[in-house]
Amino acid sequence: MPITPDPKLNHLLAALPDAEWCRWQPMLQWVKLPLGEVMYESGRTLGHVYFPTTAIISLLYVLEDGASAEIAVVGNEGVVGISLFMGGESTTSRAVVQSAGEGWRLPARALKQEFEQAGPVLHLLLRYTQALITQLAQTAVCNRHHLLDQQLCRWLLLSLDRLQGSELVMTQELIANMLGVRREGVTEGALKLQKAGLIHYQRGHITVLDRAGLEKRTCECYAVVKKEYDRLLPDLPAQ
Amino acid sequence: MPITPDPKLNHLLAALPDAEWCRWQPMLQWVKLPLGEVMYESGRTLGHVYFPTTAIISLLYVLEDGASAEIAVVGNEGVVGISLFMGGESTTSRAVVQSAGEGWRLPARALKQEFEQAGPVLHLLLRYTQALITQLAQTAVCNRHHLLDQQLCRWLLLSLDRLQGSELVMTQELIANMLGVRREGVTEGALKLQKAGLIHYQRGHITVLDRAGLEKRTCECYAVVKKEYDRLLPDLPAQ
DNA sequence: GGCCGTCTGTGCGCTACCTTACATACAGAT
DNA sequence: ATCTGTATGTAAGGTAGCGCACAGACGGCC
Repeated sequence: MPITPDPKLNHLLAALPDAEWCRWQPMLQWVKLPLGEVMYESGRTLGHVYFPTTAIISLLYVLEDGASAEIAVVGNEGVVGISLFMGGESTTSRAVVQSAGEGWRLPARALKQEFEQAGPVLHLLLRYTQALITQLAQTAVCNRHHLLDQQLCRWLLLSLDRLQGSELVMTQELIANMLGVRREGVTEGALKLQKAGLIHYQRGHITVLDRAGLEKRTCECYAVVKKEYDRLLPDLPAQ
Repeated sequence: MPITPDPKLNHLLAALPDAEWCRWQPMLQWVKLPLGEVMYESGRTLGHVYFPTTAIISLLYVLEDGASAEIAVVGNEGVVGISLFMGGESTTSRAVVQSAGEGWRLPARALKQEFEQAGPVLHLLLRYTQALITQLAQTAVCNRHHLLDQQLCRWLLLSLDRLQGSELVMTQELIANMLGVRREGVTEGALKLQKAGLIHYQRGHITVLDRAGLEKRTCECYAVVKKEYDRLLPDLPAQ
């Protein structure tokens, strides 16, 4: 039988003051998040907010013609479903599990009650939301100005930061969907990185061999976002 | 002597309940916002939040190499300086006046006090912030997938919605900076629109002749953002 | 009326990425 | 051991947008 893991693997849950933690703990529900699961669909109202621990969730926008682009990524540093406390109840984007894992969820009503009290939870979640905004903004800029190769490095690093080990279970096709580019483009980029000895991959398994090398190759966008997360959420356990 | 204009031209100020309005009114300060003025710089802490009435403000990200891209635009529907109530105090982007005009500002401290009370102001501002997030996300997607021509239409429409008349004072060079493209690209796009009879322009003055025509030409991104603003901020006066 | 700075138009070669098409290779199943 | 579906590699031709260079054109100023 599986051992129910520690909610505090999620940095936001870990950062809760004792009082809030005690109130939340009985309401938190452990959930498995399998690869590809759609956690919420564009325009749909959410029943829960999700605090990933080992899973990574991709916030995707899907265009009318079926093309897509990732607008942000959420892992154990954050929470999925900000529209619940921001007040909109739904968003125009979709949340998909990009890397299988687990997380904890809290009923929407409980979160809203907590939010009304304007206590530390409110400030924590709003600071997280600002970090997420930074990621969104940087994605927009990066999409405009940077080369696919660089964006691929950025994407790998963002995923790596939210993972335990250094292996991603992820096909090039899926990465292409996230980045909003062709699969062949990812193949070419990945080939270059492999030839440079930075990664190794094989049928849907990517292993990062040289993290510093990736950081050298990526555009400034990765560091900007990382720094802003660290600045806005300093009370959280280091990655 | 100039007549001090009505703060309620800003939709957020107009949507304040009476109690809050009375509290704020004596603290609101009228400001002119001339074209090109940098309202805040990346990483700098803000002293005020700004509620534009007739001005339009562009949120720009400037890359290390000097290239730039607009991540969102704020007019009389919104507020500049969300990082003050989100808790980050600063952002990685820059705010520049894209269309000269006026607005009202409120000291940061006053806003934060208001926010602590977890009243209607908090919910109003958070819903606005979610709308802004939608704009950011759509900008990212649009940058990835859509043609310059379509993006130009989107940009013109977003500006038009935040203007009184139908004339923009704006050179093609400036538009290019916002969109993060070459000036020549904007020239070509604008030529096409002029030949199609949708706009007329002359040395930094662009007049929109056929709004519906622009809406037909633009990508889906414009409508998505517009609809989301309307949904999230329905209590505000129609544009 | 002429000057000059700014704004707009145009052309050319270049590159990144796209579309399409197909070839290869690996992993698990029968 | 072969089969089959999926993942990855490769190639040809097309295009949007870029960098660069320069020409015209408008408008305010002396």
